[in-house]
Amino acid sequence: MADLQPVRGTHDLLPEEMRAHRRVSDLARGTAGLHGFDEIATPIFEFTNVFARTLGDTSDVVTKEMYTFEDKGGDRLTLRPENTAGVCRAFISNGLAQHAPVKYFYSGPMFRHERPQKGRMRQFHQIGIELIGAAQPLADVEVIACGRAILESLGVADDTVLELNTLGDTESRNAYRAVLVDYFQDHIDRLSEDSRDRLTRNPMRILDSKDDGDRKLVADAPIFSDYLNQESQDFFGAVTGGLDALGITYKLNPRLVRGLDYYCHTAFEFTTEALGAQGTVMAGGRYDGLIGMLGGPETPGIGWAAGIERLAMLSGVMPEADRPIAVVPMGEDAERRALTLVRDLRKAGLRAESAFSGNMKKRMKHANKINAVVAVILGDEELSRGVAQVKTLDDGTQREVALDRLADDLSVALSQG
RNA sequence: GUGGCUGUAGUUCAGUUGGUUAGAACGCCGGAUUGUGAUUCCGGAGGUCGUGGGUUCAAGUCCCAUCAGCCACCCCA
Repeated sequence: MADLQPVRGTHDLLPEEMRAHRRVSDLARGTAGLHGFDEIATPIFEFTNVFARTLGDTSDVVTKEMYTFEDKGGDRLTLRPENTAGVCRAFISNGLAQHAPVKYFYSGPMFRHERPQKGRMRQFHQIGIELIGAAQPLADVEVIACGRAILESLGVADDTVLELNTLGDTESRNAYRAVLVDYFQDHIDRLSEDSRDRLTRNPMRILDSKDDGDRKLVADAPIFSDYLNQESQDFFGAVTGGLDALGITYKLNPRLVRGLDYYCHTAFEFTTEALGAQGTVMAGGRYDGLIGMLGGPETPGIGWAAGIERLAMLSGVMPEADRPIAVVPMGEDAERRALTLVRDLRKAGLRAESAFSGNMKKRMKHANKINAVVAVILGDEELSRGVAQVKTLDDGTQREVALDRLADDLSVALSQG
């Protein structure tokens, strides 16, 4: 029994759910394409170092969430927990620096060993874009605008809020981090246990703590904007300026921090109230140091990732399958003729099928069950005259059509809805 | 990884203070005379009550463990 259950945190995408996923990824791919992002795919596993080196030794993802294993050759491999590192590795591997800036879209499964919840799976699916090789704030604007456009195409933009923050450049961030650590160090006795841990691993995360005691401390903590150098301020100003020009609204959130080490400057999230604790639907930021950390040429980058499950859930749209044409033959001769008839309908681009067995009644039932638009009824009498009865199942009307005109006739009839 | 709630047919759920062959709806399968589905009527199949222990004369009902789902935390998409 346990063996027949899917592995914890994984689940099967049956046609109905698959269609909802396809809708998300197809619309996203199309919209990203309009913004000049081409789709790529990187392997779903990489050498462990690709993630360990870029995500930071202390991040939760690396310390407890990676699916890591040794292959038969003794290499340490990891199922990708996210795709940015993989795309950057591919950028280096393929010597794409000469083509920079490059713009990529991706869609596929990711793996994280977390406690499952609704909207949070161990194998889940993300779409994302990466813009590599552009250091200008206008690149940030384009990446965010593309994300926003995708949410619009999915019909969920109004359910989300764009939260925005800057992490500044390395100099600003280091300066701030030092002050912040000093501050919390002085009040360590009042800090929650989680946050004491954060103090060494990722002190800026304390700013986003949900603990009441922490929040009181945070209220009096040093403010990041006081430590942003001029360059960082100008950069962020250009980003917000671009968003303003596009009429994209956002909410400044100084507590919006990134868990992953490679982020700098722009950090953003599209969040929603509709998904409980899993409110982040699309998140990203600038990662200028990442490619250098991987061993490639210093190259700036910015991108975001979004969870397909969460987007599908948020949109609530369950697309229906295309309705087929059901061919209903009676008798051996008609059955044989139906074979080529179905083939020809398919060649004409129509979804068509015929049950594999059964008398007329069974086949009509089958036609109904597969939600057919029309049933093409073919008996000996029709066969001898080279025609078929075409019955529209929704209203029960029936008409006669010559077999050699059937594909054309149905193509026209069905395209008219 | 931590804490809480839940676990009965394919699905959504009933199952009284532990007590005889565990129910319903929907779905599925079959039938209601000769070449017409979906509506109606009749009938049928399908559950080791998540799994494994324990308490009891007796457990779907109580206890423990385990697995899974859900919720919150952690973290994140």
